[in-house]
Amino acid sequence: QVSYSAAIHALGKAGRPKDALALFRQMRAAGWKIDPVTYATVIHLHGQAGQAKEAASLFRAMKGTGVRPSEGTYNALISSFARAGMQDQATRVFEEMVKEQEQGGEAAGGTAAAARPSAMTYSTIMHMYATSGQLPKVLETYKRMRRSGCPKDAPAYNTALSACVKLGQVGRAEEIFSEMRTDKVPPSGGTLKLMAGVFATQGREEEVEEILREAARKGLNLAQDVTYASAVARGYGIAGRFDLVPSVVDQLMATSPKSA
RNA sequence: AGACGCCGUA
Repeated sequence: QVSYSAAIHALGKAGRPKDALALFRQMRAAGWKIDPVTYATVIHLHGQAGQAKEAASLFRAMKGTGVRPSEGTYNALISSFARAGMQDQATRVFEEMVKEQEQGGEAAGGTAAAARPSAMTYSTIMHMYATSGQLPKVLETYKRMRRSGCPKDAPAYNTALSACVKLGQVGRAEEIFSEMRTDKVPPSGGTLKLMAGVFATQGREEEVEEILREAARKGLNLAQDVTYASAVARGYGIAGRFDLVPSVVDQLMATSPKSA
């Protein structure tokens, strides 16, 4: 039993999900008791393999044994539903998580603390709505995240920001960027790249320069980042400011070009 | 500790 679990973990880690899951099925078929960590592992593996239904049925089995799923296990299930396009199921699990948190974890007689949605959970939900073009839902989830007491991080804001950019709400993206500051969440390199792209598509070169300076203050050499340069050059092109493109390329190539 | 979300297009 212990060696089964250990082997499943090892195979999962070694990037052999199929073997891990095959072993898991043997373990179940043999009638062995499955420990919480193994449940979590195989739920993750199924999620990664795009097998949302299997992940869900294991999730139910896990809860049936009185084990309270960890936040990471909730997230794995939510993102596997999201990847499979099963939005309703994803939201249902998310709301269940929110409810768990409100009940303070008394519900299933569990011993562990209740799982609460983290920045990553909110981000996963926002990303799901973003890919299906539902910006209002993205923004609603974003507001819930801001109201919730969970620790926020840059990627969570980036998800909302990126959704606004992709769905054409550039003004809203700028608002989120400034809300990051009021919420005291430091922008990441990803945030700055997104915003540089936003400013470039509007031909706002001063703001693009300001982004570069802010990155420099954080020790980031964005000017020599290929994805930064492509985003900004493309943006300037969209803005019809082809005159600004050469300097972007020059700066990229200046001292240490990163790709060919 | 690890796993799941953003980080130009695709």
